[in-house]
Amino acid sequence: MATKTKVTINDIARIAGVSKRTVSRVINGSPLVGESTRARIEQAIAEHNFQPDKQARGLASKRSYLLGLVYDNPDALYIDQVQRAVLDVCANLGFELVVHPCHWSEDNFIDDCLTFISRSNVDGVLILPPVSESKTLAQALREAEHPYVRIASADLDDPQNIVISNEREAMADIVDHLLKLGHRDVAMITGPQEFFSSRERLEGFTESARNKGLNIPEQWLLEGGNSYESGIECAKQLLSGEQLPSAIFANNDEMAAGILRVANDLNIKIPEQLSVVGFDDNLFASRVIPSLTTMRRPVDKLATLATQKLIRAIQSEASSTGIETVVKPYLIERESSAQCKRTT
Amino acid sequence: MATKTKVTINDIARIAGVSKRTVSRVINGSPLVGESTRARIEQAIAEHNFQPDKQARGLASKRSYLLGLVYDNPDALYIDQVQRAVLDVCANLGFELVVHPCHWSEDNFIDDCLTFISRSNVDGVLILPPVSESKTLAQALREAEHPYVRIASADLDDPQNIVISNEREAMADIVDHLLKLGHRDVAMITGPQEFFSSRERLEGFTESARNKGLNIPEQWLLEGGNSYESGIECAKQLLSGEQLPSAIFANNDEMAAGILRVANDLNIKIPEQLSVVGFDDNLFASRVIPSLTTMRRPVDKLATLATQKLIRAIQSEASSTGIETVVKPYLIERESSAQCKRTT
DNA sequence: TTGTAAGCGTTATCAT
DNA sequence: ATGATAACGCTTACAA
Repeated sequence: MATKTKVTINDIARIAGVSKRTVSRVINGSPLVGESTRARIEQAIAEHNFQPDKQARGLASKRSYLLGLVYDNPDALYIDQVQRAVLDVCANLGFELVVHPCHWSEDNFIDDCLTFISRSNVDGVLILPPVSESKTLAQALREAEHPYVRIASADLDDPQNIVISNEREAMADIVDHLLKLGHRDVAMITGPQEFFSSRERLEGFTESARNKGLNIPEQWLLEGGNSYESGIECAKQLLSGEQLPSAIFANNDEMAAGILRVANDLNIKIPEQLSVVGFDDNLFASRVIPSLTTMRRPVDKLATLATQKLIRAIQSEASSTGIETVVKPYLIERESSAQCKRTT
Repeated sequence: MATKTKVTINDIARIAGVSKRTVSRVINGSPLVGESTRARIEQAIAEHNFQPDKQARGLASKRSYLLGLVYDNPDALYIDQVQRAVLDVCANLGFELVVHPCHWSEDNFIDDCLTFISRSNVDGVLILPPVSESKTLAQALREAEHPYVRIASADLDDPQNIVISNEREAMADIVDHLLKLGHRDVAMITGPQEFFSSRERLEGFTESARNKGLNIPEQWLLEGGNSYESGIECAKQLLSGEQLPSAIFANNDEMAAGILRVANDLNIKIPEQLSVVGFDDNLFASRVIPSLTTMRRPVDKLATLATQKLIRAIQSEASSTGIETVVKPYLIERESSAQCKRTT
């Protein structure tokens, strides 16, 4: 099956009785090749299972056919989903994926990323949230003329450099869901306000609520750290006061899981006494007891679009017009939210 | 800060007033360089922030400084943990990581992996379970002379090609734990018996139990598919019979979570009426209610060791002797297991 | 200890 | 439409 000695462009040229340059033309789909010549070359390529060497190609053409994936996300499930979607696109277009987790809070973070890019020679990078929110990084990449695409939750860049999940709208959907269930005493555990996306969700949520006549009191807006532990902290505060909310929306499923834990310990029944809504549709959102009503971001779609955009940019074909930029999350209703039983 | 035009080995040579060859020697740590010459060159390198081009280096030396990570594991958390550990080692040694999820059940799987390796030009591959159990793949890699290291749960290969988590011993520990708690009616939900590791765990468990005078009846040994859903299936069977076990060990945390769900629906209290033990220490093992007693594999350690072995093999320095091969999982006791209240 | 020159497998320039 | 020939940035015989 597998040919033993590596077959090169020279072999193909010799076999097809043409020059190396012509074979190169065929490989790269140049139109300047005669019909029969092309056929002969293509056959030789197929017959000998020839695959152009990426290193050599890269050296000569200044292109590595490597894409970088830059992230600093504690959510492994999210990363994995993205990776698979990206690789799907890559596989078809002959690219490989090099991963680079980083620490966006450390101050050498920009340099770290730039070093990664130059060391690994990636042709472009995909940037996941929350790193994708870094204005500084985007700027640095632009200056260094490294192609990049950010996956983010708000309109932070030119369309060719970003794909967005519209979380404002998503927040409105959650508010609607809660109102429809009759909840009037609603609390929210927000994400760290240093993140743009967290602010976006907080504003989106409160604003939508206000527009619909639902006011959320100050003490029911708590800032969590997006971790399970911080979810527990905040839930304890919310559930130990005089006045209990009848529903809590958490900025992510991790924290929502924390609420479940506290409610359990406090013997508060979910969803009978308290509705909980999360965000992400983490793998365990469906496994937790009770299972979690949550917002699902169409992660694979975002990743797919982003990759397509990036590769187009790299190949600088007719710029990435035609590739969507915005996708919308949607609500998954499960056990943790139900009709409000409270009679005010 | 960042130099604009790319600085090459020629620039450094010119600046240091030596030949390119000598610079190359310094880059590659050859001892055959004069003290002062080396100093001069090193300074030039540092001053101009020179980094040898990986592509060119690869082309000339037949080495890409790329490592491949091959896996087909539904457990994203595991993958992520491995990736981070691997990258830690890579970063220090100047390698990058290219990821390749695959489908080990499809029959072109071997070819798919070989194609990946030749297309991406990786210098070697790390293989995660369950793919790491494939004898065929290992053989193919050996024949093609591709360096590889497998991460597995049993002694399937030469020490330089594998790192192992000793699961036989781990099983014994679980049996001890259960016996210590007074359980005599113990059931197990095994993994798919097509996997070596599943068989290993099944045998390890039953054998250790038998040795300690605990017999596990046939009908309490159920084969699951390692998924949450299959955990539910099996748990339903186990918990709807006449005779109920007082403890269930599941081959992984996913399935253990399934048991929790079924027990909840059947109003069986955990751990009062039923103890549950999982395997993996998945992220949500600690988040689920009740939290899960489980076996933790020292994933990062395994990954670190594997990467070190692989890179040594690639650089064919004094073969990987001195790098450990076996590490041991350890039990994490949480809420889901407790003293058996049953009076036989 | 250092240098010269010949590749590595492609793409790019410029002819023809 | 096709082909010499020179890059690309580095390593490696082979000299000196």
